[in-house]
Amino acid sequence: MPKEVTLRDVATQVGVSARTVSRVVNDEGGFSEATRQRVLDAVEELGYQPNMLARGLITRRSGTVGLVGGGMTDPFFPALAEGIQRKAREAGRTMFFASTDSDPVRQADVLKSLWSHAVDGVIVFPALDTIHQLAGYARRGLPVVIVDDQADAPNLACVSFDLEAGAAMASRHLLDRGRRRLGMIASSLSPPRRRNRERGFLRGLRESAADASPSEVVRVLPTVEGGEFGMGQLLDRRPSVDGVFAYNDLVAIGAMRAAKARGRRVPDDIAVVGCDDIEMSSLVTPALTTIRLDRPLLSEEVTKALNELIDDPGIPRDPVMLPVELIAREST
Amino acid sequence: MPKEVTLRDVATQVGVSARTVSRVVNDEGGFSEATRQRVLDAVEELGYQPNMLARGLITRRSGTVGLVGGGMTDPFFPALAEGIQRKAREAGRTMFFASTDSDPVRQADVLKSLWSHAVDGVIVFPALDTIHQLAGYARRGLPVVIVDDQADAPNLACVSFDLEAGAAMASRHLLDRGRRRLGMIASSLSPPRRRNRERGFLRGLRESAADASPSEVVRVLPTVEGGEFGMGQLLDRRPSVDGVFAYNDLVAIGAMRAAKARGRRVPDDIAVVGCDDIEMSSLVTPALTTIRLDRPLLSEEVTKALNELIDDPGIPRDPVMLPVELIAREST
DNA sequence: GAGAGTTACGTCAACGTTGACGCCAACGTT
DNA sequence: AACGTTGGCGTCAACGTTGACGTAACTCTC
Repeated sequence: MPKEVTLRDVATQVGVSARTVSRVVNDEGGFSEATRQRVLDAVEELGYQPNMLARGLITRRSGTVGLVGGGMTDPFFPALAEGIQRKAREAGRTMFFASTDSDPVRQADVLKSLWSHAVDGVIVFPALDTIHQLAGYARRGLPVVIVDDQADAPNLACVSFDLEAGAAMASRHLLDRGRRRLGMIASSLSPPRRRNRERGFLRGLRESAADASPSEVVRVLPTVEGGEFGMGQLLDRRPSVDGVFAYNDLVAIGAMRAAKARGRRVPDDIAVVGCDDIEMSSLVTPALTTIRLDRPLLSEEVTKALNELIDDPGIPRDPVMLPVELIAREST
Repeated sequence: MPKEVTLRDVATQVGVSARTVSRVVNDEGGFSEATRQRVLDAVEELGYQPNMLARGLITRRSGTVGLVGGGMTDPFFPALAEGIQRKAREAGRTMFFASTDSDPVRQADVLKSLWSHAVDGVIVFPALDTIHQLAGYARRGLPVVIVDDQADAPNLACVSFDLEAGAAMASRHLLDRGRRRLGMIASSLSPPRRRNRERGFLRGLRESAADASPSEVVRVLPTVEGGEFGMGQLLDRRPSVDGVFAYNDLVAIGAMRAAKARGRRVPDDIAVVGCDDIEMSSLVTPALTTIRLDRPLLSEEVTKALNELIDDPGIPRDPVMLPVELIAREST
């Protein structure tokens, strides 16, 4: 390496001390307009870039945030990651991305590594039941924002979609369309505490239709293949099923495929409602009715919460609950 | 923050110098088995984690790599990013992710920021014509791996898919299926030098069918909407078109939608071939025939190249060209 | 015109780690 | 017994930056 340009290089070129250059670069004040110009010119000329490692070592702010998620295989996540990254950039931070494959052990690894790199904070889509782990980091002083789960600790904020309400919308919508033998394909990766989709689905059912027959719930991996498998199970257990709410859009798409493969028409024989509203959902045939989760809004809220935690640690934060919306398309 | 655990903390606990702890942690040798054990125990007990900023400041290795891509909106990218991240982790590095929206200015910003953070290397999907910029960083000592473009500089490696061959396969495949009035929907974001899909498409045409009528090429943004628009243009310019090769699968899916909207059946009236083989392509109806780009292979090659550049700077590297494959499904 | 405040700098140490080097005891060699 | 070698450590400085503090010149106040 040809060597980096440092504060000192700029300083000697201008004929001031490094400290003054630092002051100008960080706009701390305490310098004259004339030196400001000369310093800035020299910075430009030499191509000086502050060394974030050195800066972070002393300020304990590395200018980075970590995004810890299950993985990129679900298209819901990437667009969200990009939104968050954009917001982080606007706040002058660079994003570390790390996927955990929803594995608590890998999540622990990832967090250790991020901690090592002195990230200013992390946004986590927690794997299974890992809020204890996360609360631990928060107590050690790391600002943590948890998505779609709840925990209480200093330095910790929670942002969730109101999935229970969304699921209730889904079951009501299915009932409105005259379906009476409903089923749900849930995720096998959700611990009981986080089964709010299932709770909402059943609640919607109870509240709106006493005459609906008791509903069937199966649990599968939240993928297209999982959805295919789950729909198969549902049809085996109760062949007369005429309405299905799926954990997410991938599962719903798989479910529709399996239904078609078994000769059931969607929506005529079986109506399907998904959740997430990924791009693909409006492109498949029939276009999928789904519960839309507003990702730009989530990006916004999540980074807002993180920035507040970083800038003002110890600030008490109430959990944020984001509204969802039913988008009716052709599958119901 | 409650304070971090440092080498010194471990050292005083064990009763040795910080330097010795450092030696043990980095497994440099020069310590007895007994002290090794005691140090490791103390590390465990205190929960010591090396501070990568301090380490990076002196070793000039931060243990990070940057991934610079156009964006997450194209589903081709996320799965790739995940593969690369996994490989990076295996090499003990954490990944910075940054998207540029294919904007050279943002790309410049992003690279500045990554340089600031002293990344050990970057993997770049270059925006438009930015290889000069990239070669500049490479010359300044930053290992750079460029995907799908060519450049020659020290510290720089290139890995590409053989898109020209792939495009030639596509046109031959369309001709094999009896199509004679072909069109192509290309990307408006590719500078002339990188229009290898177009070159290959036309070459395949020339080589295989003198009797095919001259083909039409339109350029659009590489999105579903772009594909819809492009197919519209194609049908306007030459209503008899019976085979289309699209820049990527998103464009192809858009093209199929537009065709259907205009009352053309796919594949009966118009055959469509995409490129990338994203997951969605096998899920749409009709399932899309496409040129598969092997993303695990690309992840592998790209990280291999980067690791080699990092560990052995100045090593001369030949550009790597990865093979592609045609996957015939229902759209042709 | 003496004291107080302000402006525009400079000096020094520290952040946590590793590179370079030095030291001492134990050992092997002649 | 004198000598070189090696293993096992410690010391010190440096990486590039910023926090804390010092200081000289200048301005304001009564």
